[in-house]
Amino acid sequence: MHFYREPPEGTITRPISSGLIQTSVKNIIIQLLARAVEALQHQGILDQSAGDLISVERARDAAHGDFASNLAMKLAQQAGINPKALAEKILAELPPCDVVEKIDLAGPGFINFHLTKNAYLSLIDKIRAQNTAFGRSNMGRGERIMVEFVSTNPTGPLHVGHGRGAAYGDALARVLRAAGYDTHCEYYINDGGRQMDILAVSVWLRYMELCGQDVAFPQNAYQGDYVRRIAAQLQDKVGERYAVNTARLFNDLPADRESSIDVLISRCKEYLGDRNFRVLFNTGCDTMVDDIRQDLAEFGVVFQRWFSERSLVDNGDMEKSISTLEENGHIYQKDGARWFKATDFGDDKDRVVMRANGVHTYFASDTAYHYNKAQRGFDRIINIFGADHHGYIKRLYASFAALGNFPERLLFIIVQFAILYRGGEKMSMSTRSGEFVTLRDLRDEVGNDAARFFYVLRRPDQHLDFDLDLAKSRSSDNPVYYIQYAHARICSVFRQLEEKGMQTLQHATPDYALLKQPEELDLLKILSRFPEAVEIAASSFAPHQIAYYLRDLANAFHTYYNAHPFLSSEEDIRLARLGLIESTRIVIANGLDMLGVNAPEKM
RNA sequence: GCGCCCGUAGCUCAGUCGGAUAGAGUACCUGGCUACGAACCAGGGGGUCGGAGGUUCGAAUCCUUCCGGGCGCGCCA
Repeated sequence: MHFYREPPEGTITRPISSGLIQTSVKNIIIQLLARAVEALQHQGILDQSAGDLISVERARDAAHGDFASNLAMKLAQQAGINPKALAEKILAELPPCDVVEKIDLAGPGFINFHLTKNAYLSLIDKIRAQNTAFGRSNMGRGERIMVEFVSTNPTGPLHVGHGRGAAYGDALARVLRAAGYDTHCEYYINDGGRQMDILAVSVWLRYMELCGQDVAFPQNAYQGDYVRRIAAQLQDKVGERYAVNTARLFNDLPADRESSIDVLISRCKEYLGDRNFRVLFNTGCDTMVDDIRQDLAEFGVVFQRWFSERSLVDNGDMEKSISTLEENGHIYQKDGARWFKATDFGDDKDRVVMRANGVHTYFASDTAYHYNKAQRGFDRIINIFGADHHGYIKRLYASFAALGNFPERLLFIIVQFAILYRGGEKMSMSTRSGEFVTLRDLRDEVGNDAARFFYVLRRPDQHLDFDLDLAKSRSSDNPVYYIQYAHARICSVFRQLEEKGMQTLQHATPDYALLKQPEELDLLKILSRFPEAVEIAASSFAPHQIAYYLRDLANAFHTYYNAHPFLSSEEDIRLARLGLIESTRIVIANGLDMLGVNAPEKM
């Protein structure tokens, strides 16, 4: 995946590094190899850089053990000996470890680690003891990360395209939190621009219709029904005081539609005056922001802060950011406008910050917003943009750097569009035309859990085909039910256990050594991968890794369930198996929680 | 035209730092409910990883180029 990390030449990139994971067996192996490398460094066989090249991965084939390292192949050149011979030297220096059963060499120089059975068995009580904390780590070491996402301008309700950014951003934040990052989520409200004025005028015109006036509602004003509802609210609030003679209002409008609506905006402001226009504007804006906020909350997406674009003017950040650029010599005057010299910072062209009419641009607001973000001291600032905004990345890096910030603090993740299909037909998604399926409609049709899971099942930079008919009419095909079903099944087993009056796990000390079935060992191996899955998901900003992990886990559980009885087995074995499936349940619940999906006890 | 993203099984998609024989779901075929939930399980066929070069012990992964799809290139937001 590409993250649009484009710092200027000469700066050092600092990717999120894998920290120590207490719960990861993988990390223990890494430490073993590090000890061996140190020993060989003392012998003069390896040089200083060798330690940085240590890597361990899960063996894909069970015959290759549990973990494999290609270290010898990587270091063969610097050591001046062939990989196999170096692997033997490394092997000789590996300290003993109670989780490693045996280590062997294979192929061109792989070092394969086979874990003891006990390394897996001991995992069960560890998971049960850590419970909701299992899978969490201190990888992020409390690094402060701001994640800004959704941030649509509040001119209408969220549609299914926005839903993807919401589900992805929230899942990412949850995964980062689980990995030990101090994560702050923010929604930037574009409440300052022309689009918002168009919404205000749209509301005003609908309002006058309600007041009995003749209105030729423009085709390029906001068409959605929600505009009528806001107009009704306005009527409740102010009566008919804002209504004017519409014959004069529509007189002599320019032929061009966009110019025409601009004229309507200025006439609206003129007729109502600043004060009343503000009331009208705020009625539209506040209603939409409240609607979006509630919609997202119902979707399980909660922001720590809703940041108003207009507040940047009030708090002085707009002025300060531009004047800082000016003091640093990055602003010049041309054709009556003020330009930022973005080309000095890698952008394709210079950008206007202040138009000839004295109004600042959207880009100026965004620059001020990032000035504000930088002031707040986040270690990392992540912006999740829709694919249609990727053109802004270069210029934002440019102004961010021009303000004296390290560009490496800033990161952009582009979420590709969700393309909605109904009846095999691609559906339009234009807010202005009012022809779109809202996120709320989608949630009502397929449910929050299915919608969220579907959204995060793909890499963000992959296009998403969202087939509404499939999601709606055959919802059991959605893989989220496969995972939730595993969770519900386990809960059901424990309900049955109590109904039959059998001994519960609470005061038992199961003998896990009784777990000898291949399905049991397979399940344990997958459980042991969870902390790694979280680490990978966090470091590569890829919550979908959790979703795919959970599918594997659920599959291993369902296989086990079909192969062996739990409740009808002898008590010793029953207790051991119950411990195993209880730890499975915990991991499923923890994983689903990172995706913002419920783990139901019944379904 | 320029810039960014994507291209892997019929379809929808995974594939970790370049690693050993490229994997899932779905569709299709076969088998499994008097045991704890069949929203489940087991097995089978299905591939020129878009094409062509290159880098090296090793490439779906990195580089170059071409082809195809998406998006963006405003004193709009």
